[in-house]
Amino acid sequence: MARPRAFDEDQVLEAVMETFWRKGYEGTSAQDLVEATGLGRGSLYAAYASKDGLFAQALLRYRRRTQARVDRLARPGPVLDRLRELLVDVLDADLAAPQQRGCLATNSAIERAGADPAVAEMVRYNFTLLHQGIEATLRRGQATGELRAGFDPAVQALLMLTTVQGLRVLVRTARPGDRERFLAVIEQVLAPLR
Amino acid sequence: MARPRAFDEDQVLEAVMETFWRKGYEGTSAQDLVEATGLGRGSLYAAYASKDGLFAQALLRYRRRTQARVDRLARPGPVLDRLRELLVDVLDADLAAPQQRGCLATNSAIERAGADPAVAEMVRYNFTLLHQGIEATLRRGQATGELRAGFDPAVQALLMLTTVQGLRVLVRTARPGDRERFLAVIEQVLAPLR
DNA sequence: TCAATTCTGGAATGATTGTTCCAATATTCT
DNA sequence: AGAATATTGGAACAATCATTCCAGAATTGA
Repeated sequence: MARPRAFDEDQVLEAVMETFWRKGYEGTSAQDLVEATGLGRGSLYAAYASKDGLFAQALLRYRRRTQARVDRLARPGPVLDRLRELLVDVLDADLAAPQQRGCLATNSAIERAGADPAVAEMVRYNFTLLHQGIEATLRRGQATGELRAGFDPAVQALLMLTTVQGLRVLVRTARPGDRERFLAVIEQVLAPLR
Repeated sequence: MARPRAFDEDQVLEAVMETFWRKGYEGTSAQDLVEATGLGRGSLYAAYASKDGLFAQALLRYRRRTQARVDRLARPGPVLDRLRELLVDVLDADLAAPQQRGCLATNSAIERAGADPAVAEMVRYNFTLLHQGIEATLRRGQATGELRAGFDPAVQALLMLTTVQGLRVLVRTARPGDRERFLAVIEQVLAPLR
């Protein structure tokens, strides 16, 4: 070890993630990453080997965001409110995001999972995180009697995950005013739980 | 008019659609399209102006498939069976497709709608076709008494569309054996209708 | 202080990108 | 048959792609 890296890795990877998120995998060039991070090409490749390596780092970083979302499900209060919060937060984040960048996991599932098994694996894990978080929350609600006992938590959790992903697709072509219609869908998904 | 085109337009556009479907917009190069169609670059560009022009044709062609799906909803028999057929057909088509190419409209919504308003418009129309077809079918079921009268057909139709799109995302990272879990989700979406 | 070592960042590489051009060819109309 | 016109397909284009290279700068341990 003769010389420490001059850049803040956290900051660089954040910029990398943002860029891939906004422009997609194919839509992001090495030049884009150089400009976003402020690093030289050599530094970027010395540290992360390739575009795929950088993309993997971006997905890893995105996973932390997903985990944070899941953690919020455990906060106190009615579980139904927590679940609604999750769905509405995702919807509003997507609607508000510049250029409607959506969800990096969703985007990667569509754009890259078929071509790169490593990406498919990471995206699947991201989905699993959400699924298990929701399922655990549903079980908790059933245990306390807040939610009906009659449904299968695993199936309902997968339905909710499916709904989240579906909303993230539809929002990409949504018009102003569509928010109300999506909110109704969310209520429809939550209704059978109680 | 001095010389007719030597190629079968239908055949060429089918190849173009297949290529964009399998590889995505950014992932498809002019060279890919030349090889897929067997045409020369000049012929391709003379007939369709640009890559965007070719992509638009692919989306137009895909719309016909969507319309065919919607038309099948009108076939005789219990409406619930028709709706289940639609969902299961989509699921199985996606699971069986080589490389899990998914749905061209879904893929385009994610990959291209944000960057090209014309694509967003065409994809939105595709979604609208499905939505209206499902809604009409739900109304029909309510009118004949096959389905409960208590739900809002527009909201339920949007929920079903959301579910379809969500499934198409999740299938991209699905493993063999996941089919059963997705089938359970489909039943869960259909359950409140009767 | 002086190797040894690592990082830095821009120049350079060969391949590929979408698109244009054009000479040769085929067809229709008179 | 002979203009007129459109199609054809491959060569050529500049731009951009991901990646490699390397000379100089910076830091460490001795």
